[in-house]
Amino acid sequence: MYERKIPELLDCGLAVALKVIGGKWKAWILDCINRGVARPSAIHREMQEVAPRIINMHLKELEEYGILYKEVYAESPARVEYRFTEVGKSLLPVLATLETWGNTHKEFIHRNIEIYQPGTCRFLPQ
Amino acid sequence: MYERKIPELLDCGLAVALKVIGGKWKAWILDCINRGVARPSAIHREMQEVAPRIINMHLKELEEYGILYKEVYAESPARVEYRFTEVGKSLLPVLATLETWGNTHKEFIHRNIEIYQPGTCRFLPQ
DNA sequence: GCCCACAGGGAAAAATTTTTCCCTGCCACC
DNA sequence: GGTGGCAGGGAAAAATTTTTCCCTGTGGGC
Repeated sequence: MYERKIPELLDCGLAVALKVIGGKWKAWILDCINRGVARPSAIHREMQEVAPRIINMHLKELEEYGILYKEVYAESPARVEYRFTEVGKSLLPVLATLETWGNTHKEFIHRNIEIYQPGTCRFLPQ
Repeated sequence: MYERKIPELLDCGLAVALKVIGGKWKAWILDCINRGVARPSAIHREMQEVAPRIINMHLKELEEYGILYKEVYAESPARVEYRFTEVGKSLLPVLATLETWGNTHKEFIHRNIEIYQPGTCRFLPQ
């Protein structure tokens, strides 16, 4: 386990929210589970681009925060499904808000990045 | 300048939104500007914990995305103020949503992190 | 026995972000 | 001339996150 050297500032609600959803692949994982893709192997199949190890780490982190919980069926070999806790469910509309904002403005942002010249004032149409 | 080796996936609105707000101190910076703390030196004074260099980098990044723009007064020495663009303003309610969610659930999340035992099913009251 | 799918994690490397240190230049004040 | 506030950035170090590689164990099918 990695041990932080600089303590985190987590008083602020925004900082907490960003810690929870901020991992590189967490949003995609949450979207999978929201669509019913709940088993680790199924998530791995959907997210070919991402190594299973990483997905497992994110799942564990989300479980640790209480966003997801693990349903472990007493079969052999054990079958596992991840589900949202109530707090996890409350996160979904927040993610939808972010997604909507991003989709609305992504062309604007991409265009700005392309044409950016430090110091130049640019007023692109939104 | 750092040059990425792995290309970013920025089709998804959520990914774009997280790229824009995801830096370590960006939310705080945006909050400063929202409260009228607009000059670099004023932001530096408010954010004692953070090295000026970092704040400058975040400011530049937000300017590059078109979230902020720079008003440079033709004085000498030049006076600079950062302001929100229209797109930047549209981000504020989104940040407020995140902040509210985080404040509502941060105790829950902190408690979960403390008591977390892998594999243990826990159903804390929200 | 061998190979497959399944769930999972340790250790180290690589990539990325954050931080520190120190530099530029402008002007004002004493 | 020295000191201070202002705006800003290069280079390297440190911290953190992501990734790769390889390992554990279970059971099923052939």
